Amino acid sequence: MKIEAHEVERRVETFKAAVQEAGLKLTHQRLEVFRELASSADHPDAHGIYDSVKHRLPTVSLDTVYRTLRTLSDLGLINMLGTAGESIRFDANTRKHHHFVCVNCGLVRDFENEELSALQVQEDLVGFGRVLETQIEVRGICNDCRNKS
Amino acid sequence: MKIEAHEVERRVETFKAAVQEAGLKLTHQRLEVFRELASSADHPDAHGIYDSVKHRLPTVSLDTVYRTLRTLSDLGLINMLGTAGESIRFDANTRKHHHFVCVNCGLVRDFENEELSALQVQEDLVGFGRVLETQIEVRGICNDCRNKS
DNA sequence: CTCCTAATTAAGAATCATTCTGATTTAGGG
DNA sequence: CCCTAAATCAGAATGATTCTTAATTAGGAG
Ligand SMILES: [Mn+2]
Ligand SMILES: [Mn+2]
Ligand SMILES: [Zn+2]
Ligand SMILES: [Zn+2]
Repeated sequence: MKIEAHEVERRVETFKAAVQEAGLKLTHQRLEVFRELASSADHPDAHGIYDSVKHRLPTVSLDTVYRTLRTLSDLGLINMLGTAGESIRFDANTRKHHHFVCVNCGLVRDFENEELSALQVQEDLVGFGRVLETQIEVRGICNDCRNKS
Repeated sequence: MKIEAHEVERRVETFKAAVQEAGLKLTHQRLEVFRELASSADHPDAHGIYDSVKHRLPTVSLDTVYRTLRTLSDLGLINMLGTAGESIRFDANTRKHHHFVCVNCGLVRDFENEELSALQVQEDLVGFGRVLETQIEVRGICNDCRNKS
């Protein structure tokens, strides 16, 4: 599942600016890793990104992919998604959004909803801490999995 | 953070019934692993449970803890929580509830809210699949972490 | 443009979480 | 009290991620 080209380019420009701003070097590896993730709506893991990037940079190492993804996460350019048992998955969509997760095959898809994103839950959490963000995870069975069973 | 004794015993009774029902053996190991998790509000990982259970069953193996937790999850008696990069965490609270997660130290706490639990998101997800459940994750900074910084 | 150097990378070793294997033990039915 | 399938234990294996070290390179200075 691909992201539209102009959105990818917007993300890449943001990435380049952030790399400059942070005083980091703009390497082929960083550019290709980020572009690969920014082009995908699939929330891939490090190994999936590695496989794709290797088509364009055949000598790239898996370690560099991991290191780059961590760097990008530290810069706030991408997010890391927790999964129970599976490998970490990454997300270059930095807009406020939510996730549909297929409990059968692990597919993850974004959705946006103003009403949900506007939810206020602060009052319920007095005693735990300060709220930074609220995200909704919808679990279900994706259409592909449903058709197969 | 402990769960009240009568709630723990209620959970243990449910566990015993489910183990019988499934035709599984009620071993010391299974009982102690379940009781340890059912007594905690901390959403511990397998190693944390192992360390605690070892006080009462000094010869228990880490493998048995992992195997037991997977069995309990298959029975629907506990849930596994995805975390980005850290080890899997477990939850014996099977009521519909949501989570506050400290982005600094990883603390996870339950909260319930009827309004949030009643959320209907189906209409937004036409095209992805069939919705089974909706859970909210609130990220923030817990009070302990806030006081330290 | 060339040179320099600190930052970055590649490769493989190391580490950590989790699962598997095979021999031993045990729950619970008869 | 036996028997046996199920469960456990210990340690090896696997898979994901990080670390170490030597080689490479981006980008600034001259
Ligand atoms: Mn996303
Ligand atoms: Mn919980
Ligand atoms: Zn699916
Ligand atoms: Zn905290």
